[in-house]
Amino acid sequence: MSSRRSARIPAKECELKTPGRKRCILTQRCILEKTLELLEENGYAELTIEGIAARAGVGKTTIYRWWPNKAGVVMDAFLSSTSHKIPFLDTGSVREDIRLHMRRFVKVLNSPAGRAIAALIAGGRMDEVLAESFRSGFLSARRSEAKQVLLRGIERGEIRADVNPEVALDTLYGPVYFRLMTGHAPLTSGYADAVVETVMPGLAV
Amino acid sequence: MSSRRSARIPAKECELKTPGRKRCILTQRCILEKTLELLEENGYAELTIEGIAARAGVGKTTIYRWWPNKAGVVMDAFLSSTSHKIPFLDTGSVREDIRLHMRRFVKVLNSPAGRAIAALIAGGRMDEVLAESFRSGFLSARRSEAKQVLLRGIERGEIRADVNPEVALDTLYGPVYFRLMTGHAPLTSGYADAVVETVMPGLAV
Amino acid sequence: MSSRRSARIPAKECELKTPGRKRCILTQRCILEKTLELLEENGYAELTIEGIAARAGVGKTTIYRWWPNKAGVVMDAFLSSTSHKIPFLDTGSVREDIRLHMRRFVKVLNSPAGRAIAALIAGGRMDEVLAESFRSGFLSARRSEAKQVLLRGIERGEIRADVNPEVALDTLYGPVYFRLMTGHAPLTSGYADAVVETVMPGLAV
Amino acid sequence: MSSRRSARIPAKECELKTPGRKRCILTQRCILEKTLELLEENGYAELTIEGIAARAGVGKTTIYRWWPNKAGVVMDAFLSSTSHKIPFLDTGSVREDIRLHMRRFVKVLNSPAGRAIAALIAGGRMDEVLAESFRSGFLSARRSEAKQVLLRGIERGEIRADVNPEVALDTLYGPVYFRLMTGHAPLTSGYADAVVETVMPGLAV
DNA sequence: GTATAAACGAGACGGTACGTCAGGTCTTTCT
DNA sequence: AGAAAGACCTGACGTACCGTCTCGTTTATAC
Repeated sequence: MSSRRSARIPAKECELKTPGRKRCILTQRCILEKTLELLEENGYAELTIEGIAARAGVGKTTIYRWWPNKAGVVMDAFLSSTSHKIPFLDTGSVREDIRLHMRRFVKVLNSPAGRAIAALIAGGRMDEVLAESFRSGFLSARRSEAKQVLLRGIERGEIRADVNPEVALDTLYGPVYFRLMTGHAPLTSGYADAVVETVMPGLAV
Repeated sequence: MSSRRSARIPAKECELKTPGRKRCILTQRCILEKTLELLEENGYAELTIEGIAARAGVGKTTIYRWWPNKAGVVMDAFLSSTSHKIPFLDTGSVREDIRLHMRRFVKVLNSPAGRAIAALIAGGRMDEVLAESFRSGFLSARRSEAKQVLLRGIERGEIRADVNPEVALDTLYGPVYFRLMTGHAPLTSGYADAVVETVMPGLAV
Repeated sequence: MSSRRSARIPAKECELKTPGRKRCILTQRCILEKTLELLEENGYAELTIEGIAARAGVGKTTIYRWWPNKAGVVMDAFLSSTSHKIPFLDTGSVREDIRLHMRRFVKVLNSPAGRAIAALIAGGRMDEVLAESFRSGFLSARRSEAKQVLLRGIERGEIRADVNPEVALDTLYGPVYFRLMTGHAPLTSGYADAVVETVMPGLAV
Repeated sequence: MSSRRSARIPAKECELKTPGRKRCILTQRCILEKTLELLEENGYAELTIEGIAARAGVGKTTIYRWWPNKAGVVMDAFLSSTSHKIPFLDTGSVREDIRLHMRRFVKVLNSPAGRAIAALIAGGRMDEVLAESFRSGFLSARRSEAKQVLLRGIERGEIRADVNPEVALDTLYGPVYFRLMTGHAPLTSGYADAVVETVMPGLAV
């Protein structure tokens, strides 16, 4: 997703210095930063390439040179930020590990980053490329990490061995995303606890 | 959501009939039908008011007279269709009632109507009015119905009395909406079963 | 110009009174008045039928029932006003008669009525029907009156007999209309005098 | 009138060349040409920006980038054409110079260009900017040229020294514009002669 | 009186053009 | 060669009026 012209040989790998102005790494970073700002301020729909270019003090062309469309920039911008990266702890209790992670996740979702995540999921409904980027760049990494935690629980005998981890993860995190997307009820730490308390007993041995 | 001029006193409440040509009900219906068609054909992003007007053989003004924006029309179009209305049965077993309902719901979500629902949820992220319409016009009705089913289960002694129905519903339907919105894994009847089998044991006495 | 339905038999000529509500003369008058107001306020281009209807508290249909288009209403409105009707005096000197008339005409042109006249002439460039109405309803009456004055001058021996009255009138009033329409220089009483002093010697015996 | 962004420093005055794609002169020319074509075909009222854009194969935005409204484009289109530029000759007789010029002017006014001129004068009644453009871009140049001719006549002793050239010009050309604008009588070469014959004797020594 | 018919207000309706915004491409100039 | 500035075509936006068309109400004859 990072570049539409991925075929090009990156400057670092190619010792033969090519003529011409070098790709300005600061410019890239600036674009991504401003994109994230604007995304959190106004959401995906209000976001425009022209707006990003203006805010970053950059020509539209420069953006189009490196990303295919709005979704591309936004995805890169989101992935380049770190606010949403929440490591799992190993407290000894899987239930506790997941509860703590979900509490922190809920906290992130209530921050501007949450708006960005919702915007990306929503944007995925009108742009399959964006959807795929979100899944491969964000979701799958988090899910495989969480899956490890569940498998650890199975090994330790906390979780029943016949539990399907994919489904189990959905029943834990799905409700959180559901409230994020529809806003039909508040998304609080207490809610994270409640979901864990409702679901985990059914997974335990 | 039915009219941007909600300030007007509806005819039923106000015996003083307003003068002027009456709103042509056929036109309205036609607009909503064509909207649904186009929505299912090309998705929410591709949908344009001009497109709807052209397809329905109607002036753009007529659409803007009654709905504030694209989201409004789409919402009304969706609510006026019946394909997504799935009644709960009473088989005697709450678990079975919900499983059957979820299977049918999954089937609907895989039809064009599912695309519309996803579009509406996504649209709600950029338009709070739309979000609220979706919640009050679609979600809350379905949730209160489902809540009745759960409460019935508690009465019958199938479900633990200390279960929070709101949270329980989220753990059942949240995963389904999660897959609908992110598409990270297929949404099948088997998945509906799996979710029920994962969650229900934790709710049972 | 008064009615689009000129085929109808006017009430006066037809003793058989038709049933039905009679044309409300107050409504008509009100429409014409408000039209004139709006014309003087914003000019012909800004004038809209909807605007007239709103200002007069009248349905659009009522206007379209009696006039074919904007030009029709405006023309009738203008002709029904009297501010622009300036009689010629008979002072004994044709030169003086015309000078006095032109001074008063200039004064009218500097009033809101002048704006209306300019608007009508301008409007005639986009609507030949309006142009023709203006000529037959306004111009020709004034010109034939002025022609009488010139002919009187010829009889009395003040004006050369070989003067073409049409051309002579153009050289007297044309300059005034010219300044009205282009505004390239102010339109004052002194200017009226100057034109008369410039042209009349060439017409005198 | 040439550009709505008159604040910009024109390239000629500013040696620092600005970056960015240069204004495509062919596009401009094409727009103006097609505008003139359409103006002459259907008149000012029928002329639409969309029509011009379509005919010129140009985006509407490109037109709005450089001109504030219809009147602006038309004015530029008119001024960029040369059909209406009629030089004065020096035959030795001022009367003859003016008569010949007026005859040619009348001929132009009977061509499509005349329709454009009338449209511009009419348009000036609803747009003071257009009116001013017309005066400064078209009228004043012609009038100062004509004034020179009259002054030459005074020097030579053909014209009385006490004649006010401004008023004299109005009495000569005003009648022509009058007929152009109202169409109350045909505008022929003979008419040009008649006006000259009526007015000039009063100006001669 | 009671039917009949037209005038009238209100306003819905299918349209056309408006002037604006953003998208994505292309060109020019500077670094 | 990379980057900025910005001109360009495209297409949809939401608005203003157009001129036509129902509606129900009101007002005047005519039976």
